[in-house]
Amino acid sequence: MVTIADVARHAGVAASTVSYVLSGKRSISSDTRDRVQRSVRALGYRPNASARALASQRSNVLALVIPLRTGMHVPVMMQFATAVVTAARRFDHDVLLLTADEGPEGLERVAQSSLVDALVVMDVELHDERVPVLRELPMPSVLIGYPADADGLTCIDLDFVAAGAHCVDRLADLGHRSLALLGTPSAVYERQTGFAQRTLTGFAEAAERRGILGVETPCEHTFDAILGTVEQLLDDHPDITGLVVQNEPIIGPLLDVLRRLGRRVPEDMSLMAICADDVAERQVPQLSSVTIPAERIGEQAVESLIAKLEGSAVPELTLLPPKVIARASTCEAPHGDRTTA
Amino acid sequence: MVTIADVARHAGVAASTVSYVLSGKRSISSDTRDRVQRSVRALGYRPNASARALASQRSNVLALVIPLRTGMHVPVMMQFATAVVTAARRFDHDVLLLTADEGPEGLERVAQSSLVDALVVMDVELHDERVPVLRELPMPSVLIGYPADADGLTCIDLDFVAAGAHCVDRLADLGHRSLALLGTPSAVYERQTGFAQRTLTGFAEAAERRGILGVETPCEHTFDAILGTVEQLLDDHPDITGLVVQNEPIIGPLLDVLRRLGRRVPEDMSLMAICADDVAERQVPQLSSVTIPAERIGEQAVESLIAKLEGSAVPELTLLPPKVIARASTCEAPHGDRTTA
DNA sequence: GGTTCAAGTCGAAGCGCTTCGACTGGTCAG
DNA sequence: CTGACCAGTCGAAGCGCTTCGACTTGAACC
Repeated sequence: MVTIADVARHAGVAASTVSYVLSGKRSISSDTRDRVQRSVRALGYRPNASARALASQRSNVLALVIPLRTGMHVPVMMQFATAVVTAARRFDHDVLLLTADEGPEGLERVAQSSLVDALVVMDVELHDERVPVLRELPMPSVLIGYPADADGLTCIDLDFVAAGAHCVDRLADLGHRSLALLGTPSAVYERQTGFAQRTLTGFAEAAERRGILGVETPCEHTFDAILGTVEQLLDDHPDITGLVVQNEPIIGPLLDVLRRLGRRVPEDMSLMAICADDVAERQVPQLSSVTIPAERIGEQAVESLIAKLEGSAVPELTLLPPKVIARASTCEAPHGDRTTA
Repeated sequence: MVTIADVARHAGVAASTVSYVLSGKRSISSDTRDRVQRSVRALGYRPNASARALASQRSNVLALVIPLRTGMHVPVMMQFATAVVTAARRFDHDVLLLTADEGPEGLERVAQSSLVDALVVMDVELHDERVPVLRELPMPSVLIGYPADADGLTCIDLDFVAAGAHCVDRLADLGHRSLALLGTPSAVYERQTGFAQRTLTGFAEAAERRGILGVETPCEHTFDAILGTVEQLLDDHPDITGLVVQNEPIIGPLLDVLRRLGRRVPEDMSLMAICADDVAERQVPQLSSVTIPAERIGEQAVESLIAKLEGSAVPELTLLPPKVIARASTCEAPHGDRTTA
């Protein structure tokens, strides 16, 4: 391996000069700079990451903690992950991958051993045991999602309250008077995962504000569970004409279920999904949806983190506005329902 | 941050002694060992990763290169990734996440800067530009999948040839005489991704061996593409009674398509999928399938890598045997077809 | 009783880089 | 013409750890 000393010798300068050429932290004559850069290329020099980290107290590595549990939709997570990696590389950082099952201990480990400079934590729960740990850690972190007590943290998320509300508003505007929210598996609610909770809040508030019926139910991933849940729902509330779904994996089967139950989409039942665009577009009919801007969120997380590393202040909470896209799964409510208002 | 010197002082020994206690590389009296370990705990000492890496020439980090392209099924990748991380942690290593879009350059970067000790590369193509780079790199690597020329490399993969063949054999055993392989999007074949190619090979060879018809067609992900592909297929070969699918995202819509075309599964059309278990189980009917043991592959990759790091020899190619699971999507061929044999 | 040897410990020398202070000329204002 | 100052460069001192060689004991052996 070629070291900075080799480069220095080759270029006929001191090692520190090479370092300054590379970092730009002191002015260097263009003559010297060129000579050093030529030597760097000629020898194929790459600074040793460990030596650099040790000397500069910066590893240029971010930790990314991904969830590893039931009920999370995998492709969305992956979009986050790749967005984080891509954004990190733009800032000349790398990404260390941690799984959530390492728990709070894992965060301490990578932080206190200076393996990383900062952390991105995904899938934060309302009462997350990692949050107190993050607060104490001697380095910045960013949460994707947010806990009940976000004091002193930096959180980034889709505005799920707005997402839930937008779905209701959209359907209410079309004349629907009875809606249901088909949510994530109950395990996700029991963990009090923020996004599920908040969608529910937005949904309920909007329904109340619009003076319409809004019932909510979790839904597991198996076909039988979906069938059972929907049957029960339509039994209890036969007048429901609008469905909001926040549960990507059930979307396909759900359409089957509705078909089997003789409900045409959108003629008998309007459907709004909260999901990634490609999922919505892949269905028949294509689903009207509220998009989860995973790339943008991952990107924003890294940008905030880099800002914090550079000492800038960043807002405690950044909520990205949801985007509603009307496709083919929503239409006006059947006439009868228009009467009451 | 507390350093090894702090621990040494606290325990009343030399720093080198602390190091030897921690690494176990020299014998230490149990008395001293206990004292040091107590000091470590008392002070909350964590060795600095960079310093350790610099001194020992080992970062204890593995690079994981994940694909970031069209046509790959995301959840399977994620399973690989988490399996790799989990296995790496068992060997006290961490995982640096790279996306394939960094290309060969990215591999050189992390390797030559000693950021990592070894690499796991996923989604290897038959003629992969990263392969020559990996050969030259001064550190071990493991490929998941394998290229045309695997000389001097270490490759791990599901035995897709066997997977393709198993599907044919299973269906042939049930009396089917005309089969089709519904493959990945054509982009995947054009990249000559190994797994797609090899499944095809196994499928074709087995069909020939059994003396039955085996046609193959790629298939894009959109509903219309699936519908078009299947219609064309059944038009060209109306006698097809068995379908092999290697394309996870189309599985759900494909079932819709068959329904729409009036083909019942399995009565009119038997279906074997090459996919993850949970996907097969989620469908109606549940699909007979060949499982991709993603966890096992990821685990095996890490184990091989660690072995190489420790200087052991490992086989160039490890093929994991596919497992066939019969579920509800296959049955005997309709009678008429039994005649010829 | 001296020699060997292993076990247990220490000190010092790096690992390859960054960064600080100091030095050298040259430029410019007074 | 002198002092101040700046651009440009160098050398040395770490960063926190591992590891090598050397040293000290005490036990084992003839």
